[in-house]
Amino acid sequence: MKRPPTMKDIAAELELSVSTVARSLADSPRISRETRARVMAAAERLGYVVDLAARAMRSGTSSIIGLIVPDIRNDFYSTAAKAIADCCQERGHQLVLAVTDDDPKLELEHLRNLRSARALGFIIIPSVTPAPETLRLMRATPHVQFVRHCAKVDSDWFGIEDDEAMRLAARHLIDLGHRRIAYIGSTVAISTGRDRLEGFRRTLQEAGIAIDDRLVKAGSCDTEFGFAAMQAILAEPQRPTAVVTAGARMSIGAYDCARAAGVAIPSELSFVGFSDSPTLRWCGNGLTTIALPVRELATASTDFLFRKAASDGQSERPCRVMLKPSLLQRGSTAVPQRVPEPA
Amino acid sequence: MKRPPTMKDIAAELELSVSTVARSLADSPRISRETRARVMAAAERLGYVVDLAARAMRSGTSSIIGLIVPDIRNDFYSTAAKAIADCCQERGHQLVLAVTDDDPKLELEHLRNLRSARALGFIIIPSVTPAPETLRLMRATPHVQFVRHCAKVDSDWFGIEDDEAMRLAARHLIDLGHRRIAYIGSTVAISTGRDRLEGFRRTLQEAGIAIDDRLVKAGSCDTEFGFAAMQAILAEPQRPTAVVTAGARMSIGAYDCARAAGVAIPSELSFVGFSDSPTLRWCGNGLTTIALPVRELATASTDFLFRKAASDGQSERPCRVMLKPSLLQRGSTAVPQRVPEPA
DNA sequence: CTATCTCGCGCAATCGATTGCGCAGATGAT
DNA sequence: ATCATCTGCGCAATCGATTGCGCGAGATAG
Repeated sequence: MKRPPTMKDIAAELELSVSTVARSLADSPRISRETRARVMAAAERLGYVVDLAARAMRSGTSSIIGLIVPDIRNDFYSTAAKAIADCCQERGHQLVLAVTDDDPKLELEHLRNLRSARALGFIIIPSVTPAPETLRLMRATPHVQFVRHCAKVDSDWFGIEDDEAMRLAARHLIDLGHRRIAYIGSTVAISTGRDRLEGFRRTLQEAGIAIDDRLVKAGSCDTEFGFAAMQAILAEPQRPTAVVTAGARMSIGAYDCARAAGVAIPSELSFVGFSDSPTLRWCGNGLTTIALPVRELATASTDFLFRKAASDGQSERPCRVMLKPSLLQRGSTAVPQRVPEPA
Repeated sequence: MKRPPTMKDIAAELELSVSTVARSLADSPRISRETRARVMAAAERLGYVVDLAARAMRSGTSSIIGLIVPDIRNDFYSTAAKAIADCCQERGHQLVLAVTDDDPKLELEHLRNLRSARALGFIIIPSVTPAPETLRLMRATPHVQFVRHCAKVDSDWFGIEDDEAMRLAARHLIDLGHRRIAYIGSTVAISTGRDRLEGFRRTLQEAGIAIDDRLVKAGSCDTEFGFAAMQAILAEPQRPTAVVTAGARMSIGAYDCARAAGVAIPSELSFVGFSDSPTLRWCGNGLTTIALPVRELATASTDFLFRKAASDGQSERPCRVMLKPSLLQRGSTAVPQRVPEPA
């Protein structure tokens, strides 16, 4: 447990001043080749590594990047985390993982922590109802809103074209001949929930299909809600021939429920899942799903954050990048077997 | 982007010395109630938070805990990460996520980074072949080996009873009547791979079943290998009636392959998966799988690491905690349809 | 032969929190 | 009345890296 060596140790070893050591390591031009070489060699030999705390103190900011996610077990977020971690690693930054469970209190605490650590910036999937102080802290630090968007903070936002996602799903089902389509999504309190539902609604309207509000379920975005929503939908006297889901977790729950209820997919019910993960290829004959460009989005937002932090956070108008989702057609959707009711 | 306020700002505001502010915030007894209250109020009002960099510098160590994992997208590790993140949050530590992709170079780089950050300690799932310097750095910092165990570093190890895991799987299949059982696992270069295979072998031996080495596949622990291994197994002239897998990723690949090949599960082939995740309940009639006490293990190891770091890393003999896996019986295993060959 | 540069390096201050030591004033004990 | 305590607070040093300034020596120009 002895402390790592410092510049002072190198300086003592070579009978140089600490300044010279510092400048050598920083590759300053005002140092002779020979001295630099000797310093480098000694640093290597002693196993010197800079003390990031000291550097952070001097510079006023650390090299820490925060990642504030509601749930790291969610495949969507862990995929994003991987991409973000890669970016950080490439540029020698530390990635601090903060999991909120969508709890505003935890979110705030993590934000305070990152501020305490003088983080360079952070990438946040904002919780549904951020605390007032959370908003204040967000405004005080360079950051990027990821996927979800909290309109109360007018900052940069990297998201998915959520309406387009549901448009794809709905269009696919309509093209197959479905007319009675249910929707299971997350609460409209979240921007993504709102936009997805909107995309669904509009696509049906454009196709001249009336929307039965009893088939539209929007609630919390966990597996349990998905299960319950599907249960309610299956209990409808006039069942839909297809369901679209607008969230990865609830998609799992809904599918689970349908299977447990013995509903045949896709013959009795076409099912469009949300987000993609290796395991989703398995479900039945594979799950038709809306795939999101997670990696690309994560990489883009991290790059952006670095640029922003480097430029001292001076971006004029907030940047807004929306990537397009795509439809992965697999075995859980098909032409409806029951003849759709006449309008 | 203005800097957060410091103790100096509070001191100036109240016309006190910085020392008094520091002691007030640290709840030192040598400060009057009134002064303390005033300081607290001012700190709150100004939005003061300690500068962790400065504190780290003073104390010689930061409050950072490193988590070095091969793959954060793996459900096993992300579940562990969640539990570890919770522990860190509770105690006000920062969790730095380092993803190695099982690459010794990245592993070393992350270890250097953590050293640079003067991390309090770290939890590591060691890569297959750690670099020599990696071993040196491990010995120099308090840490816990998680799940996998690198014998070259004689440190504390929190793992799974890997042999027991495969014993459960094999026993289950044997009890169902299977006699020709294939094994798809990770390389024996990793401790867990070795132990799992050993557990499998011994259980079959104890049941008096001869092991056909052509049905034993041990390789890299990714999805692709699982797929390839299953392919090879299905190509055997005398197919097995059951397969056990000894790794989450390869389990997915293997299952995927079997399904793609049109093998009926469990009628043609009983399949025991590895590790558990919400999505695994879906596969066909659900996947019989070996569940690991990830959360418990992660929590225990994090707690241990904190205690160890607090006691200055002075633990006499390395601690070794092994938790027991369990069998989750679902729909992918059944009594074999083909009559087993006579021995 | 001197004034001016440049090169290579050292001095010292700085970032913010923490802590041993010391210094007043108040209280208590003798 | 006098000294020992105790209370409440300030001074100053420290942790390690970084950087503006300056200094001496050698090189170049005038």
